[in-house]
Amino acid sequence: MMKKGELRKQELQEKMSIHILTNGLQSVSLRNLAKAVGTSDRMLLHYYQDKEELMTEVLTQISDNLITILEQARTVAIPFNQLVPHLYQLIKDPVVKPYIQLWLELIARASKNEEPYFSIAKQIGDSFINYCSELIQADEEEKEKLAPLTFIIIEGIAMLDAIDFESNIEKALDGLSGFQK
Amino acid sequence: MMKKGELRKQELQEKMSIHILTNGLQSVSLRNLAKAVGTSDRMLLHYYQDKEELMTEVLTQISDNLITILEQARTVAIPFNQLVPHLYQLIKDPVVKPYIQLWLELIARASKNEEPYFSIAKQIGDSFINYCSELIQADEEEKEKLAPLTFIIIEGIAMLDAIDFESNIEKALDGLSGFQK
DNA sequence: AAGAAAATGTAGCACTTGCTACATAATAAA
DNA sequence: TTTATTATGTAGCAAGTGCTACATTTTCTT
Repeated sequence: MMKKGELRKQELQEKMSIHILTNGLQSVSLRNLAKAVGTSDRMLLHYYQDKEELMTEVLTQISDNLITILEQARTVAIPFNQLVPHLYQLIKDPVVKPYIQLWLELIARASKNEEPYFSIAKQIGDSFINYCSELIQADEEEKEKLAPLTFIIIEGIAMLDAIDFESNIEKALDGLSGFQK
Repeated sequence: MMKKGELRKQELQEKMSIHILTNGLQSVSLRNLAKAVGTSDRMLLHYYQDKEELMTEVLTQISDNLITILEQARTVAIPFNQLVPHLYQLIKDPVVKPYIQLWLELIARASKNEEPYFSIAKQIGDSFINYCSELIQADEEEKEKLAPLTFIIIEGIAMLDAIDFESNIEKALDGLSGFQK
């Protein structure tokens, strides 16, 4: 059973997840977070050893939440051709979009091997490739190739979306549908 | 002809470009930049009205430099199938890679509509799609679709590369080559 | 050479950052 | 009920941030 302090920590962490999901990583400071969730920086450092530990736990929780959301939005396996547009719809969903935006920030930091972001990003990447793999209708050997390809395309789309290149995304999807196995 | 001050500014800007390309956006502060290029924050604010103006000019220059590099590395037009691996090689080039890393940081900020990053990112995006278009061997109608698709895939690859997912990149490229028009 | 304009130095302000020291109040264990 | 543990408050530090005020030197123009 959970001690009272543990429970409070959980509650704060939940709220911090929401705040980070809404406001991104850049504006994250102990004081900011504390104010947003109704406590003090002092207390945050009571629950977590330091900022890095805090971010690790919160980001891990956020990533768990995303996985849950994705699992709930799951369909039956569909061929690659249809999967990409389907996932594109998914990442445009207002519930999912904040996660994608955060993902972009995570990648930017991960690309400089900054911890804990690098490790967490790798973990999320693995999860997403698995997720793609489960959704692709193909034999194992093809899945092995198409899952990473799907991941890449969705990532790329997310980036174009970040700079309001929707029309280009549409064109690309159009171009993609012209391909066949 | 250029005044002496203009010349000095140009010189500093050149050095700042290199510094930002090497160290990224996150550690950019006036004092940091100044120290790196051998001047004072005071002087930077003499040459530029404020930090935003400075960043706009420096990032624009960096983007111009990238375009120059890309133009120099240009080949004859090749079909989409070959273009993607070719561009993958290109972004792995040690000369180009820092630009890609910076690009990821730019996107992260652009995705929150943060200026001047958003505008500059859009501009670079346009340039790159044009660049792809010039390199694709296809008729105009197809180029219109394949250039954005190429852009998306290269972006996606850049992201996977940021989290050391090379093996997945290889698999994806393998998967891509199985497709035909 | 005299005056105007540009370049540079030195200090500082008001703010934010992660984190700590030192305290007291509330709760749990004995 | 005493005692040990946990929770929370208040203050502050040392470092960093963009930017400004005020001064002086250097350079260019006439």
